[in-house]
Amino acid sequence: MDDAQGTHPRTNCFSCRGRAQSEWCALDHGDVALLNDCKASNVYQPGQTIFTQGAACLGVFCVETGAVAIRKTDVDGNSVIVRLAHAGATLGYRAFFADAPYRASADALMPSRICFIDKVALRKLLGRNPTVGHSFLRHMARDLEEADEARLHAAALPVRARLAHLLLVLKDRFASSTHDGKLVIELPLSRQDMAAMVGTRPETIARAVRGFQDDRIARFDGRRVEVSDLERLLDELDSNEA
Amino acid sequence: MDDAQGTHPRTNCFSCRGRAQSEWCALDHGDVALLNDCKASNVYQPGQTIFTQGAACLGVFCVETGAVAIRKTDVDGNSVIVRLAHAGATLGYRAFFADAPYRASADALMPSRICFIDKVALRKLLGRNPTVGHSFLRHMARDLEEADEARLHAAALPVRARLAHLLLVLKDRFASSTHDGKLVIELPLSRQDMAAMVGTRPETIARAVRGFQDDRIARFDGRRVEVSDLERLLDELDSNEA
DNA sequence: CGGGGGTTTGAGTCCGTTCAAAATACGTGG
DNA sequence: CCACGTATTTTGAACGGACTCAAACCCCCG
Repeated sequence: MDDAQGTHPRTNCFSCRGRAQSEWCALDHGDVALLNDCKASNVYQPGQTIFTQGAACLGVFCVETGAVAIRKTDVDGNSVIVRLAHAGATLGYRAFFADAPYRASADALMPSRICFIDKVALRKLLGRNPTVGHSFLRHMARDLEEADEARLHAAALPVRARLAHLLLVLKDRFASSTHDGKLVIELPLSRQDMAAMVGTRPETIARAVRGFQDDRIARFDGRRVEVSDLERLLDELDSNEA
Repeated sequence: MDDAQGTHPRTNCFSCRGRAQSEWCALDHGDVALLNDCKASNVYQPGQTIFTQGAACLGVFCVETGAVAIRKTDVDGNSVIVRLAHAGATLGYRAFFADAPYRASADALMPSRICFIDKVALRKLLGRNPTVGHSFLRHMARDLEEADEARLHAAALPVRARLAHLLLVLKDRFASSTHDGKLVIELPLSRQDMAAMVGTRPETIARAVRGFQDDRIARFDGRRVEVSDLERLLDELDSNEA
């Protein structure tokens, strides 16, 4: 009885595939053992929340498999997905380093196995191995760059271009090319979530999707997208220059 | 002959007032000496650029006095100010930690004395004193939070509310209350730069400013702003809820 | 079969943009 | 100190993209 939902004692940091690309890649044997002992693993179903905006941060989370959305919500209900986290990513570290409550919520987009790492254990690791801190600095630098980039995009590009950009990002992780050479993306997001990613309303996403179909750039069937012409999709990003 | 523009050998990290609030606050005497030896000080006039988007990062910068805008620019000329840096702030650290070229430019908003700290020296400091790394983690966590917050704002709030928010932020650093109790802000930004901060066009800023004047919330005279009713300005932030 | 959420579509409106011109501020040289 | 040229800011009018509100549709699930 270790499946479904509750704590899952059998997961093992040594064999965790995501670790290689994560901040934990430079740990020695003893460090991994420490990590392995203090973590708690959990499986989250789509929609389940991992942590909530406003709550105190008790540690960080580690995505072993699956995908997670980090959302920021307004007093009047407006919300935006500020980033996605995939296998290997560490979650909730911003609040940890700021030593402040979470300023965003995280929920699973698909069934996801996620480990929790306690504050004190993490602090111990940071003390033992300086590379861990460096990895976080690098990781955070990337996230910050992406956030800034998103701001520029939101201000400069129309929804259609932003959606194209989103598809191109999702392609890298969720694309599977078919037999006849066509690119197929299995979206991990609902239309609502796509809207939240792009910073707009679901209705507008629907229209933009329609636009892409009418222009024969891609075919949408639920969460399945067939990109017929990748070039044209790339063109959308800067077609309004010149 | 040490004024105006060129390298300025006389500045001293020991006496630098900004240091207390910066990442360098926990350095011991030896560390500060190291910092002091390897840095190069410089005075930048308004409009002068400190570093340029796309260029390689050779180290970080330290604002001793003045204020700096960090801008991100598009291939087709759109640009946004992603953050401001004041006395005590460290500049260009994102590129340093990502070990990548600058993804934004920095230019002075007012006459500013800014020190440059070499890559190798910084690396040495990070090695010697782990608190430095922690400080950067904290600083970056704050910047990331602000970037995310800005994204939500841009998506959810109209220009008028975003401008109100900008004024409230600038107030904290550039306000001087007058004899008769009125709040006065001396803006460090041109209208164009305000537009770039809020993510809109100068024309729209002009209209929003007009709006505030018509509603008797504040009086604008060039870069001088008199806020007659701070309450009403605060209300602008969430007046469209309920 | 009958909800109920999510998605799509439509019509109307509003906010912000665009383009163009007038007004103002600013630095420079006469 | 004033005159002038240039850049910034302001204003106006028209346009357009995205939002709102509302209804229809769809799909999944009980």
